[in-house]
Amino acid sequence: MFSNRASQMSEKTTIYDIAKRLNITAATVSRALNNNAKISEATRKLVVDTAVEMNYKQNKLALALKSGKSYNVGVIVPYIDHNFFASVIRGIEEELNPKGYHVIICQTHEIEKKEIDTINTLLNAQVDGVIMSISKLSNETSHFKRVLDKNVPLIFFDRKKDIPGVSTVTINDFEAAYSATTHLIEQGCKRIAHISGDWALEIYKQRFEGYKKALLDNGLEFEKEYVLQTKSNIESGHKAVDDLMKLEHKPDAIFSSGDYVALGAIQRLKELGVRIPEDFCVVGFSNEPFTRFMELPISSIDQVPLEMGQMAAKVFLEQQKNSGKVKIEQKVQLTSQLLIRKSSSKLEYLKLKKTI
Amino acid sequence: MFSNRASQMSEKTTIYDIAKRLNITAATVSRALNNNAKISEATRKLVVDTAVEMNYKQNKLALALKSGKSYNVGVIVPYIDHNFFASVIRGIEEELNPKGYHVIICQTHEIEKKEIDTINTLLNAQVDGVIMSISKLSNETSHFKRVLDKNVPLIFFDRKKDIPGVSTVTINDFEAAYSATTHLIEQGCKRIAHISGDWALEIYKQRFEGYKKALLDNGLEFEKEYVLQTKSNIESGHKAVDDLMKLEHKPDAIFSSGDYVALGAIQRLKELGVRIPEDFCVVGFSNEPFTRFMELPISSIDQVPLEMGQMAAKVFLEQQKNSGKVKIEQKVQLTSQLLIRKSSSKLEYLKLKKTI
DNA sequence: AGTATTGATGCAATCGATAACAAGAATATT
DNA sequence: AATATTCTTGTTATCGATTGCATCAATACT
Repeated sequence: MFSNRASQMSEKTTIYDIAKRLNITAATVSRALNNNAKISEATRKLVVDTAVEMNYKQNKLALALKSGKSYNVGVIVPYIDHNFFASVIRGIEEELNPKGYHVIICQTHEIEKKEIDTINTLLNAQVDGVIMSISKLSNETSHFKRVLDKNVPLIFFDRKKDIPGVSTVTINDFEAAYSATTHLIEQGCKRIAHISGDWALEIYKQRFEGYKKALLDNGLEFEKEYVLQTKSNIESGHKAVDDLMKLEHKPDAIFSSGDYVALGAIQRLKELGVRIPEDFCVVGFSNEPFTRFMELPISSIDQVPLEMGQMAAKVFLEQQKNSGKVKIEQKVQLTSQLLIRKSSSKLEYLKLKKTI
Repeated sequence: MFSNRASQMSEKTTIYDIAKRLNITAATVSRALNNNAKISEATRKLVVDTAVEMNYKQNKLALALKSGKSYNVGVIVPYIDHNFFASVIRGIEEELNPKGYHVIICQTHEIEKKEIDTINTLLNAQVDGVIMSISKLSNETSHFKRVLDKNVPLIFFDRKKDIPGVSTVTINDFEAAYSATTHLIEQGCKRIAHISGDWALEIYKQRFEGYKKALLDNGLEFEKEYVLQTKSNIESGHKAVDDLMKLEHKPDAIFSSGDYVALGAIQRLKELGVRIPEDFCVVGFSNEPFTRFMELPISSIDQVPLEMGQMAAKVFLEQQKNSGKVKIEQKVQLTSQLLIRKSSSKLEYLKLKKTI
């Protein structure tokens, strides 16, 4: 028995080992294994059988080096442990894995330097594409150019930036904000405040614009002092309410660009004894899992992260297919969904109260 | 000017390009770039400068093929969009990235076949290590052996299985459950139910044992009918409460092996008009983000996922360092933390009531 | 001055798989 | 029977970087 070494020590077997065993060339083995050129059925079967017997596994690295395709895609997000991003990644994975691609995850922690470093190392690792959501502080754009220069498809999701050659997959933030605000108006809210994020990010700017337009379209005043820009955390929600409640004309609703801020706002409002939704309505953004679980479930906008990831992956695959040729630059907008929950169901709640 | 091609088209430059430009060998370029053998300071500087000028980037694939090290580590989890796993991944990332490793993420969706497939493709991709949390349904173990056979470090975190050669990083589930149950007893709960998961998973078995031991150590009866095994979701929590409340001697507390089940239980208890924590206490497990945000924050056990990820990564690095030589099989147990929140703060709440 | 020693670089093989081209054998064609 | 055609397989270069060994020049040593 000669199979000792192979089965015992499990040094990886290569096509050369198979070739040697069968007294043929590695080239023949390769062809047989790839159902490729015209190989006699006899040797093909022989090779395949021996390959199984010797427990042969193709070395993807060698293949990658030869072909220039690593079958790895880099995914860059600010934080993987934020539900939205994790879900997007899941979507990407589900689309790409069946096609033989692997996903390499990197986080930027919102730090531009990390974003740049990450892109560099991903390019060195010869990824076939980069799918990412940019950092808030992103000013530089040369690292994006570097990706495109190497002919590597680059796709932005959610947080984007307009750069020629870069495809984007987003929701329509303007419309989402518009519908959220309209919903609040329909509930009878008259003085709707908006808590926004850093306008350096398009998404926040768009949401603000959608909010504003909805007000104007419905004959409400747009008040500058009702608009705040804050960070995306609970404390910001507390502070925002503190600030808003100091105003002469206190608002009677908040449309927040983030769920954590909305949560913070609700917590503080309750402390102040404000009744939600009867006297004050709140809508958040992102449909974080907790918004659904609360005793007072929070209305929010679902950004369809799973679909977003799937779509980003599809765009990448498309780009990949036509690589080299026409540079298609796709701009996909997905339809988000306004989820109306108790925190903004004023009408229903008032009605209920009457009937009781 | 000859730099046209390089700077314009940005075909990647290799060490051969640099060599040609300087009329030297690729070998010399490689050595110069690696501060390696004895290269004259003059040519080293020359090479390095030219490399910068020509925008040279090392092709990690070629390096990986040559060295047999891909600097990629496979991470396998049931779902990436579960907070616990996302946080672990974050921990792994933070530890491994600075050392030049990349993380390839794969999901199993709790399906054993996917687990096997995933391991195979990761091995084909020549990962330097595999860090994973096993699937619930995992029966086969030959795919784990295959990893070890290839001399690739294998590390289980959280959900483990005893396999020689495999390192593990977990919390002490027994102790965690013991302390949670003890806490409930200290609050004055006398009839504590336990909602568990599939005992095929060690973690659930351990938590059950910890629960049981705590009861006995404190002179309480262990009642079989107080122990249920369910899936990890909200509905299971509803159903569990329905079942428990049918019992002749209704329980006055629940220690749940999962936060979602705990949440479901609380929802149903409230529907039934049971007062929490005055008349009924609940403790969950995992410290899911929402447990903290609720109007009735849920006590839970923090599994220190970030540390768990970091530790798993460290164990991998250690293994890597001594690869080939002694096979160290590390079994690390981290200290979890019981987070006492309102859902189980009976004493405090009763006291408060009296003072009011 | 002639040999030993060191320093700097080139040569060529290697990692594993693939593919263009060449070549030999087997069959078909007139 | 002689040549053309088809099948099948071998030869060799390639992807990009690294490394043991060989080589050549310059310096050190007696």
